[in-house]
Amino acid sequence: MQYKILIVDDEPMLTELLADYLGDMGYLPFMATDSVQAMEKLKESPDLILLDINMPGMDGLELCKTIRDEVTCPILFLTARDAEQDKINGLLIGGDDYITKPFSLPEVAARISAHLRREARTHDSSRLLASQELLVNLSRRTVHFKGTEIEFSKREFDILELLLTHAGQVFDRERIYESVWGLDASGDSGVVKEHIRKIRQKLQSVAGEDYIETVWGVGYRWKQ
Amino acid sequence: MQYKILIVDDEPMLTELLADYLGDMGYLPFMATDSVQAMEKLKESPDLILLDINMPGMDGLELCKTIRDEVTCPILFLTARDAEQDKINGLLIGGDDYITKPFSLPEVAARISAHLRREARTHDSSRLLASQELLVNLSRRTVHFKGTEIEFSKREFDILELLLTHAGQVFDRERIYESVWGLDASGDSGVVKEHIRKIRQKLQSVAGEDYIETVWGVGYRWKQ
DNA sequence: TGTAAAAGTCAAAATTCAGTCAAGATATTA
DNA sequence: TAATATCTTGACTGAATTTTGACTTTTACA
Repeated sequence: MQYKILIVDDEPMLTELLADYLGDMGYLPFMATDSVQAMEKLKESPDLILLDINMPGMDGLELCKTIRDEVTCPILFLTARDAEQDKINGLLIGGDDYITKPFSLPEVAARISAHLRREARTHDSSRLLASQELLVNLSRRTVHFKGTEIEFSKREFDILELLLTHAGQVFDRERIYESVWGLDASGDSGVVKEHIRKIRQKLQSVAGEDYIETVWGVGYRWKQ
Repeated sequence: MQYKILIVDDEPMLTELLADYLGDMGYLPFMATDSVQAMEKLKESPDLILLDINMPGMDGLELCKTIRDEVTCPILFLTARDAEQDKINGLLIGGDDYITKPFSLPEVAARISAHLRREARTHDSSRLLASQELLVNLSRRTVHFKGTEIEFSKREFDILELLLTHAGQVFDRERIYESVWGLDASGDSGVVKEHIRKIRQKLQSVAGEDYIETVWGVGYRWKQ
């Protein structure tokens, strides 16, 4: 099996170098140049994340905090030798680790392989979705926005999953009903309407946005 | 084979120094800054543990007592010269040893290599899991919380193992039944419900926490 | 601008589900 | 074999969720 490694760093030179090297080592590297892009790339479910701490915008530590509860794979920080030491120590949880710059490529490779070996036991292909700053873990049935969890009931989560996994596509209420309940939707029952309301309410209160668009006369769709 | 060495100390400077040195010597050092983190890191099944006695929170001696039954590798204590002498003498078991601060790096290396040479270790400790302060040995089928054992029956342990080895993932009762019993779950499996109750009861009474989360309408998951 | 259809809101009722318990069945040990 | 531990079952309860229907608001279009 080939391990997927997400490299998050704003220096293209360094990223390129790492990617090339890891590619040669038999890994499947892919990259993001900032935190927002990184969140998007989580969809590809990396087996390990190489994360630079110093980045413009949301930095590596913040990103880590944001995704920590949703992502089970190890996160390896890249950091300048002296700086940030305290912050990092406070943050290191579970399988996390850090590498100080400048580093040698074999060193990085060694650390990566060590973490992956250990992770092999507990690793589950946790199906992870990201939509802007929202992270949804389909295996754990959890939703996080910037590190805080939003709880959904069974039906609510099922509907959310349906819409999110087909982001942009419009579903009418019958379709949603049939899909989630597994029954024929005999006439309008209004149940779906109510659940959509609850979902929006919860999203709105935590994220300040509801991500669900009403297509008048037709149905609902997840904003892309 | 490269030996893995767990360094447990709350002084980053010292830890770094040791780690660098041991790394150069061909070991694979990894670190924890407190006892709780150290317990987590046991998952990596170190071949030797370097353990500072003076640490905030749970100190080195307590940690040792807690993990002694689950860990077979030697533990090397780091301690100030005069202090704690009596306590240590009372504690030294099996292959354990201690080094007084300040120490020279070659001295530490010498002790480590001596202990490792002596240890023709059996590698069955690799099936060791830690979740917060709970230690679970899958080979021995034992569960310890802060040194005290919690006994589980066969079915109970099987369920616990399933949930724990897939921490965070949600399992519905049918899934659990099929996985543990190896049979098709025909209809309601209230058995699982009852076993979950027993597991929780035992965990709760010893650890004061049950580690198992109910996902309403769906199933159960191990708290991460 | 008025109106009918569609969508949104709300709270109460209905239902489903998880937790509990006790007792019977089965397996294990002395 | 008896004694003991473990597993299984089914009934019961209270809690959480789901559903309903009456009501309000918004929208599209005449």
